[in-house]
Amino acid sequence: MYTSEQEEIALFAKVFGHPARVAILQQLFKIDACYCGDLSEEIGLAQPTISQHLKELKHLGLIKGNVEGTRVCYCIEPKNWTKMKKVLYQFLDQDIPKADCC
Amino acid sequence: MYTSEQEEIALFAKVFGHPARVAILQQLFKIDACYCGDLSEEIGLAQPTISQHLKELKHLGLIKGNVEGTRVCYCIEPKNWTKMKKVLYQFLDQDIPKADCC
DNA sequence: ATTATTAATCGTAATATTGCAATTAAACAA
DNA sequence: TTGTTTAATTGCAATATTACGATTAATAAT
Repeated sequence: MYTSEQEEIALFAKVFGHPARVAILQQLFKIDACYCGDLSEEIGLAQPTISQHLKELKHLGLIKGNVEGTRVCYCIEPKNWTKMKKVLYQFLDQDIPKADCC
Repeated sequence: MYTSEQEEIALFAKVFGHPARVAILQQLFKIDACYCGDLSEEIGLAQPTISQHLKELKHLGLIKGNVEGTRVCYCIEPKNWTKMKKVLYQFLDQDIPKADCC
């Protein structure tokens, strides 16, 4: 029904389609590494909710979590972030017709 | 709860979060202008479904539709597409820490 | 061993999304 | 006018997403 490219674009875009995940990622960029509980406090969502969003981001490979005792330190996974960017850029950067079409 | 920037990013990303809308946009880029019925046939979804997706894209200002008799010709709205790109790029292009963080 | 801390998982309610058949609306054609 | 064509709208069922309380799991501290 859809090309694998279309599916991939949609999958990546979907994960950014909720402000909580955008906020999580912005926080990880800002402070470089962060614990689940800190994100929960910073963003204002319950811990299980943050955990759930982190799981989705991790599943797509955009972040990784490192266990440090009882806590888990999350951060951006640079390689996959770059790969994701390439996929989305190819879609977003399509040539726009100069003249109005209709 | 969220910044207006986070909401805006999520709103734009969400519309790309479904392969049908990605397919519609790719088709509009490819053939420059297109009718609802043609999209329905090309993509393989019922006309009302396509119409619904077009509505969402139009609501965000990414496409526009021009009535031509009984048909409606849809195409990319270049200005808003560029504006949307700026918003998403600012988010996607955040500096990635060089060293592994955790 | 017991307790404390932190994150993951489970279960569930509320809400949102998706897809389509049926219908309506609008413009054109005869 | 009457029929034809095309897209929008409505109504609804199926599915997915989101949020969180309660619980569990894992490690650390005493």
